[in-house]
Amino acid sequence: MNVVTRIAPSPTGDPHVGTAYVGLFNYAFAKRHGGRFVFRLEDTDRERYDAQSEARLLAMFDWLGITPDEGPETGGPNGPYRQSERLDTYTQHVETLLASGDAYRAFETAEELDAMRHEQKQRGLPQGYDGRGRDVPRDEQDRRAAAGEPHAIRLRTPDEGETAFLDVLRGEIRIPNSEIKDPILVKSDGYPTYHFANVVDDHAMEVTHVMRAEEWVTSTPIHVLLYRAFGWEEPRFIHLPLLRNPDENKTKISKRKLDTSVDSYRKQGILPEALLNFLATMGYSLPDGREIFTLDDLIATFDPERISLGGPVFDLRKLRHVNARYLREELPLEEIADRIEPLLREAGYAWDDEDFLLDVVDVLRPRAETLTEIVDQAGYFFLADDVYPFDDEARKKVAAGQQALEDLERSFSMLDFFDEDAVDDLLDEYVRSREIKKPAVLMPLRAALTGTTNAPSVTDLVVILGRQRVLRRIGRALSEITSALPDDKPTPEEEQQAAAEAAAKKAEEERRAAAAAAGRAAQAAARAAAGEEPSES
RNA sequence: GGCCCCUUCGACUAGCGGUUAGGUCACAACCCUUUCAAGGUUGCGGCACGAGUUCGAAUCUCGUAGGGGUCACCA
Repeated sequence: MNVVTRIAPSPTGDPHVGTAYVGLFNYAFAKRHGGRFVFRLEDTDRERYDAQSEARLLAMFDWLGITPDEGPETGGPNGPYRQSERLDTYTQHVETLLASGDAYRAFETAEELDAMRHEQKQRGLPQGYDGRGRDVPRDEQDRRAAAGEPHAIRLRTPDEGETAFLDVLRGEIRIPNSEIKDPILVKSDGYPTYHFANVVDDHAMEVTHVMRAEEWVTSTPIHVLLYRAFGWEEPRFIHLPLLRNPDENKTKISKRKLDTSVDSYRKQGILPEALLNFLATMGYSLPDGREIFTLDDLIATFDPERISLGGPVFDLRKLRHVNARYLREELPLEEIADRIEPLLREAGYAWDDEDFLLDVVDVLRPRAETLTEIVDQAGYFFLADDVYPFDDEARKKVAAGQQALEDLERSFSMLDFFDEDAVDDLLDEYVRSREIKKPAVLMPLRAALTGTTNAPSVTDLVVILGRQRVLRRIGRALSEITSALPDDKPTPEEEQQAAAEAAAKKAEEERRAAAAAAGRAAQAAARAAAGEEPSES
């Protein structure tokens, strides 16, 4: 089967998860059948046009690994792929409709149409263009147009009967023609509307399957009427369920109620593989029931018939779960390390050798659901031994285990091999010789090394940090508590030291905040400019 | 409101006339354990309702209800 599908977003605002969703299915279907996937920019709305958007849209698909076979930057046999560059084509095609009488020039002003709608509403009449301009004689239309009077061009739709089309998933859908008002084909600014450009271009670009969101169902008869007017073969229509907000009624996904920006998810540390996988499970399932699968797995078996029609709720918890699976199971450690490296650098962290980074990521990734969560937890590994922060709980543990820490400081300094087995043996031996409970030793040590009580296994911490840093940290932790115990009156020296530490900590925090601010600022600026509309397809 | 579409656990879904209605997330308990996670085991929880077709309906038909979408010189 020769298959051509397309994604046809409009360049407005932030690249939308809905665009990624529809693009994914179109891509999978085309690839499944060895066909072509076209990217077409629907930039016919000059009001909302955003010059940044095209590049961001392409960057989004690039990040996701969905590569168009044809598009504005790739090129292709049926370009150009920006509608704003195809105006001649539309003009040419609308002429044939004008000539055949399927279209006519309509001269109502925006004000007049507003008044019409207002009256319809007041009198409880059906909403929509009432066809008042369709019977203006042809020669008058031509004369007024030639005189430069502004006007739109409308399609003449039948008044009676109904228009039917086949939706691959829903079967035949019939819409009464009375519901189809004469839609505008070409706006008074000379640009085509979606309905017109979409049909002309899908035909010109040899699109065989129009896979788009369900919100287009009711306007499909307009497109069908156009195909017929031109005498063109209709593509197959596949309307995908609409992604929904997690609100009570499951309304159509919107950025007011949910984060719909793909960039935003990327910045939150969501992996492209995970986002794709998650999106694919919105309305789709693999025949063998696997829920974690790659884009290639999807392509290998993709069958539109398996798409379910209930509107799937975009559930952030599930997305994060899928992401966590990729983080700790699906992708190799080196891959995760590569992806997290720039984030750590952005946070102002540095390290000497790659093995250290690998070790850190290895112990942290089962404890995080996103890349940024790893970064957030990684502070004590990268901050200097005298500045990583202590929380109250950690101070208490250190205080309670003061004796053990002093003992261990000595033991670690004399330990020959600083590997996992040696450290384990040392700790076990210490616990046994003192006849105390393991946690009574391990918790203070953990707290001392990290400044917190939630952290990886003590053995891992000790081995990763290494002897020198472990000793420094134990020493620092012991001095930390003397100033923090509520019952201890701090000496002037201790107060001085505490102040110095606080200053150091503050400086460190400011350094990190500054590093992170740049990224956040860019994100905020980009999002501020966004419009709401999800793209077509 | 007119028109169109949809309806299996709280969420995502499997199911396409005969199943104790299965899986995943979430939630709960237990196990493991060195805290936090991860991991393991178990549990909780569903065919919107009503007719009909059939020996037999989650599966087919109709109706009702509920939800969504759409009615622009936006896509």
